[in-house]
Amino acid sequence: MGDKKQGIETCSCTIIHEDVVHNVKESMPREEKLYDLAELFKVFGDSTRIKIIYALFESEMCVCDIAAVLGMNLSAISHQLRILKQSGLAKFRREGKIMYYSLDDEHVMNIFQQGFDHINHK
Amino acid sequence: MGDKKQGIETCSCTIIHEDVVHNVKESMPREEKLYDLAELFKVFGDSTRIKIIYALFESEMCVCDIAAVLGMNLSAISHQLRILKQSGLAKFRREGKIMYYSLDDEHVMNIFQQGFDHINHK
DNA sequence: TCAATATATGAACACATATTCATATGTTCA
DNA sequence: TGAACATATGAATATGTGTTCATATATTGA
Repeated sequence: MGDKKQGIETCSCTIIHEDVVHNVKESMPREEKLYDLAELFKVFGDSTRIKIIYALFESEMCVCDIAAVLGMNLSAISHQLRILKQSGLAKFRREGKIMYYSLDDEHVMNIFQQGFDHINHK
Repeated sequence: MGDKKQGIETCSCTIIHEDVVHNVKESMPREEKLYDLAELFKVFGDSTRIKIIYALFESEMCVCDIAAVLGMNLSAISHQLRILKQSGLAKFRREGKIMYYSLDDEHVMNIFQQGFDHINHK
C-alpha cells in the first residue's frame, strides 16, 4: 500500500496526505452500513414525517387523528406512515377499522432529541 | 374549543379522538422549528455526506483527501462540503492553498452515533 | 350480502437534489 | 506578473421524492 502516489483513484491532486487517506479509508465502515445510516436519516429529513414522529412521541394515534393534527389529507399521511413503518420507526395495532400508530423504538426519541438540541443550541 | 366535531380542519373522518388531537396540537413545537429539524436531518440523509461526516469524524482533512477516500471527484465533494458548512456541521481553516475541513459540533457525533446504534440494534 | 367507514395503494405530476462539466477564484512560488 | 495548483461555483441533467387523485382493501353492523 502507498507505493505510488497516483495509486489513489479518482483524485487529480498532486499533493495528498497519504497516511491520513489510508487510515481513514481503513476505519470506514462498510459501504452498505453507511448507506443504511443515510437511509435512516432520510426518513427524519422531511417535515411531514418529523411532525408525525413528534405527534406519536406524545401519544398513540390513528391515521385520522394524525391527519387532523397536521392538517393534511389522509392519503398523504398514510403514505408517510408506510415509510415510517418500513424503516422500523413506527408500529401499529388494529382495533376494528382503526389503525393505531406509535413509535417503535427508543432510539427514535434519542435521535430526535439530539437533533432538537443541535437546532436550539446555536 | 372542541365545540363542534367538524371544527377540526381538513379531516373527513366522522370519528376522531378530539382530546388527543387537541392535546397533541397544543404540544407541537412551532412549525418553523420542526422544519429546521427536518432540514438538519436531511443533511445526514445522503450517503456521500454521511461518508464525509464519518471521515471528518476520524480526522481533519483537505478536500483532496476526502475525494480520495470516497473515490469521487473534487467538485462533487466541494458541493457537499458547502452544504455541511452552511448547516453548521463542518468548519474549515485555510493553510495556503489548502482548506482543511473538520466537524463543527459535538452534537454531530451524538446524532451520528444514535443513528448507528439504531442501525446495528435490529 | 351490502352499505358505510378507515385505511392503503398505484399512477401521475411537480419539485427538489446529487453529480458532472466547464469555468472562476484565490493562493503560492518563480 | 504569470504559471501551477487547490478549491469553489454555476448551469445542465438525471434521478429521487412528496402530494394528490382515483381506486382498492378490510372491517363493522344492518
